[in-house]
Amino acid sequence: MKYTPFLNYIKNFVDLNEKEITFLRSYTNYKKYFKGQYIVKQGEVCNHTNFIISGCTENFYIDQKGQEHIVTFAIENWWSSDISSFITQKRSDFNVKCLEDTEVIQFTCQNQDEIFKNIPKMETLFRKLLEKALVSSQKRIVNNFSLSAKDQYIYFKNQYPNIEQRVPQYMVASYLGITKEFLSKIKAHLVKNKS
Amino acid sequence: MKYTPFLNYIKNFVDLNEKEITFLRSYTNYKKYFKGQYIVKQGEVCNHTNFIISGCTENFYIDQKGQEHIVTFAIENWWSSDISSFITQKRSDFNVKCLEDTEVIQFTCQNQDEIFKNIPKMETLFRKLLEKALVSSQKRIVNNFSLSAKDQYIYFKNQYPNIEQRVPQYMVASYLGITKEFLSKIKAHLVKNKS
DNA sequence: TTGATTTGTTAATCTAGTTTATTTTTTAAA
DNA sequence: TTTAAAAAATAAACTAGATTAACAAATCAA
Repeated sequence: MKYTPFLNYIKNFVDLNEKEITFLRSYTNYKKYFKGQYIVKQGEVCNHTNFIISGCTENFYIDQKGQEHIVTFAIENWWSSDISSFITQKRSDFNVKCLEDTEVIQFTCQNQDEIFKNIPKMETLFRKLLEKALVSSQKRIVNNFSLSAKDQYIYFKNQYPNIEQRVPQYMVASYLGITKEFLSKIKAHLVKNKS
Repeated sequence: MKYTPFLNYIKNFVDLNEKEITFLRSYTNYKKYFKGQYIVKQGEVCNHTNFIISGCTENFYIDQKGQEHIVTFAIENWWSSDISSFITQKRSDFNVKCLEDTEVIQFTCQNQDEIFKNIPKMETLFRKLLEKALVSSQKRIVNNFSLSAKDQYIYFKNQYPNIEQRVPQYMVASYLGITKEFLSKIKAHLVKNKS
């Protein structure tokens, strides 16, 4: 069943009874997007949080100079949305775009509140997710401070070993905040020096 | 009373009745630190989240090259801790140090869980705080991508107008991830060109 | 009120990463 | 299987910001 990976994921954090599962299913929906489709568009309001069942998304924005910057990738068992737009219900500064065909479970803003009200364990789950997300966001700031572009690339490869094979190299460069030319230079250097 | 600023702050988000307030007070404590004192030390476990009633703290770490980097400042009505160490109860990668005499309300790990269990509204409050913290952390990553050091400095001044007067300039440079010499150059440039 | 420590400035030199331009390789459609 | 488009590599010239070093203010303890 389409919900299985999602329910398995939840089981890692909290135990839900049959009634709660039924409630959760009736207050969320399954949706399939195709490669290249946008889940959220810069300038529109992001009205759902998405749990990814399968596929891969990028969260990026275009700055004043017209340059694209990838803020995050997300794959199976991760969450993907523009949280800023979602919580404020204002226009999004980001795009969420599918890099592969992608299946998601969607929480809308209103339904999420209902879910939290009826299943407090779900709010605990979300609080814990947010804690983790904040930690990894701060870790990224720290790496930005202390690591050279080369070391940030190595860190990225170790932490997200699955992603590099699934997305083009210029997107990895964009995620790292460097040019594709420079990443190419770094990789050539790493190959030459075998580390 | 010492708790007043904290209770006023809470009132902005949720309404607590007398019983809940009493509970909250008995499960937290007030503490005063002096200028220069550490609330958390790199290498130790961070076992409380701190709500700042008065004063100012810096959250910084020392990297492999021995360089100090300030990750965040916090002042009255902000929260301050090493969230990563707090949630995992592992050794902290950061120091939290008082830049002024600082009064805080402290939540320990165990008590926080008790509070959430007994006053679910408090968990909602924390979830919302975490959402906001995540948004501003992501915003910082985005600024890092798109803004020059000069524009990041201008952004910092606009967003935290109170902090610049309270901390030395080299700490602002550290927060921005640039050298104090370069910040000095930026400021000289801004004065010369009147923006 | 002095001297010592902390903070801030200026300027020359240096480097990690960018820009621009050209070429090569890979991918995917027909 | 060919071909056009997308992605990756290479290289030279360039720039934002770092490093080093010397000096100038400001702060503060005694």
